[in-house]
Amino acid sequence: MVGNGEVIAIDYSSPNIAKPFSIGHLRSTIIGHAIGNCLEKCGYKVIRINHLGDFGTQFGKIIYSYLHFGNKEAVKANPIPELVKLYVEFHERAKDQPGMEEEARKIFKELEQGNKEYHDLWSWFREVSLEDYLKVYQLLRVSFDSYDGEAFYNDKMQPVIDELQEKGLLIEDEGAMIVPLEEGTPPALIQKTDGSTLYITRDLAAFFYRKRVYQANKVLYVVGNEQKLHFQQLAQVIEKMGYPYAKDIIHVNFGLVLQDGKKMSTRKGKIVRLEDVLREAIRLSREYIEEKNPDLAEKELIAEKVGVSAIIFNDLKNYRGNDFEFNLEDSVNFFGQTGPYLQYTSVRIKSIFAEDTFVFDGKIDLNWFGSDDVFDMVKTISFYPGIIQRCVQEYAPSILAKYLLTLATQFNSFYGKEKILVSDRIERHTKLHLCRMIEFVIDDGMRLLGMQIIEKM
RNA sequence: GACUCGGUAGCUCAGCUGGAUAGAGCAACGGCCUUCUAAGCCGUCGGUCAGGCGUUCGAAUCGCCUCCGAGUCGCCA
Repeated sequence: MVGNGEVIAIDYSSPNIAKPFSIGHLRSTIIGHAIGNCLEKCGYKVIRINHLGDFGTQFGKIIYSYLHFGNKEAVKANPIPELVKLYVEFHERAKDQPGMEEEARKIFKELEQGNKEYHDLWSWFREVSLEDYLKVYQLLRVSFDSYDGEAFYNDKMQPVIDELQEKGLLIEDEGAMIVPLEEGTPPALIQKTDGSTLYITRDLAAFFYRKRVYQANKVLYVVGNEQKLHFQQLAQVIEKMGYPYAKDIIHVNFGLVLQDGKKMSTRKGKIVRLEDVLREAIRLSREYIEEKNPDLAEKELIAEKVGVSAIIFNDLKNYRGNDFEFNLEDSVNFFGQTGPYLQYTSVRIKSIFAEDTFVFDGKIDLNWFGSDDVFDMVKTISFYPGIIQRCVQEYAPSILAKYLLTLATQFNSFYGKEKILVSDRIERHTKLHLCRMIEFVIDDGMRLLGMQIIEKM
C-alpha cells in the first residue's frame, strides 16, 4: 500500500448556509468524495471535512431581514428558499435605506461576540439548512467525518494572528493588517481595517487545526479554480511562518459547469438547484426503465441509482481542472460514455452469473487469453492498480472514469461476438473467469467514483 | 495592463513527461435481437490539432509571438 496509513484531510462540498446547494458544490462534493475513496483504497487514512460556509456578514443581513420581515413558520416549512428570500429582500430594501447595511454589520459583530438571540437564530438557520443538504448527501450516498465550518474557527484565529505578529510578519498597510508575500504574489490580508478577520485568516486557523488535531500529513482543498491565488497565499504565509508545510497544502481545483458556454449558476432569477437536476435525471431514467424493462422489480430505487450515478459520472469523466459543458439533453441521453453504460455493462455480466454460479477452480485454458481482443482486455484489467495510483497522484478521478469506459467498451464488443455460456466446460470457465475479473474491476471502479452498483436494470 | 488556465471532428471530450496512419461518444447514414439484458454491437461519414515562427531526426505535445474565451489581481468567500 502506497498510503502506508498517512493521514489526508479533504475539505470538500462546503456549501454556504442559507443558500441553495449549487451545481458548483456538486462538483466539489463528488470530486472530493471520489478522491477520498481512491485514497482509502491506496491505504491512506482519510478525514472528510465539510467546511460549511456558516459565517460571515451575510448572516447579519439575514438575521436583520428575519427580525424585520421574517416569519418563523415560513422558514420552518421551506428553509432555504425562505432564507434566500430574506437575503434578497434585504438587498432590495437596503438600496433605499443605507442604514440597513450598517445595522447588519452590527448584528454580525454582536453575533461574533456571542449575542444569545442572534446566536440562537444563526444556529437555527444552520441546522435547517444542513437538514436540506443532508437530503442531497443521502441521494449521493456521501457522508463526512466533520461538519466544522468557518464558524468553528471563530475562536481559533487569534493565536494565529499573535504568532504572525510575534514572527514579525504582520504589517499595517492602509489600516489593514497584511503579510507581504513573494514578488508577484499580492499580500495576504489578515485583518480588515475594522479589526475583523478574513477568509485566509480562518483558513490558516483551520489548516493548523487539521495538522494538530487530525495529524494530517496533507490537506486537500476541493475548491474552484477562481481560488487559486488564495491557496498560493495560504501556502506562502505558512512557509513564511517557518513551517515546512507548503507542499502539504493541495488545491484540488476544478472548473465551472457551463451551459451554452456560460456559467451555470445563480444568474438573474434563475437558480439551478442541484436537487432539480437530480430529480430530472431520476425521472428520465424511470422513463427508460418503463420503455426498456417495464417488469423490473424495484423500479423506483433503480431509477434513482441510475439517474444519480449518471449525473456523478457525467461530471467525473471530465478532467476536473477544466470547465465543462453541462447539457441536460445529453445527460438525458443514457447512451455512450455515460454512467448507465457502465452500470449496464455490470448488469450484463451479472446476468451471466445468474445462469451459472461459477466458482473458479483453476481449470481454465490460459492459451485462450492469448488471442487478440481477449489479450487486450486482460491487459486493460492489469492496468487497474496503476490507474488508481495515477488517480491519487493527480487527484483526478477522470482518469479512472475514462479507463472504466475503455474496459466496458472492450467487454461489450467481446460480449457481442462471443457466447460465454458455451457447452465446453473449460472454455466456459475460462470465459467466466474473465467475466469475473471484469465485473470486479468495473464494480470496484464505479464504487470508487461514488456510483451505485445495481443487479438489474 | 499583469499573471493563470483553456482553444483538438458539426457538438461534448480524451490524448499533452515528444515518436509511427490524431482517438472516443453524441449527431447523420447503413447493418445486427428464435441463442447469456439491443441502455448493446458492427460499419460509413467527419480533423490545415486557433494561427505563425522556432527547437528537434521527429511537435497536438516543448519555447516564443499573435488572435479568441474564461478566471484572478487588499479589506467577499
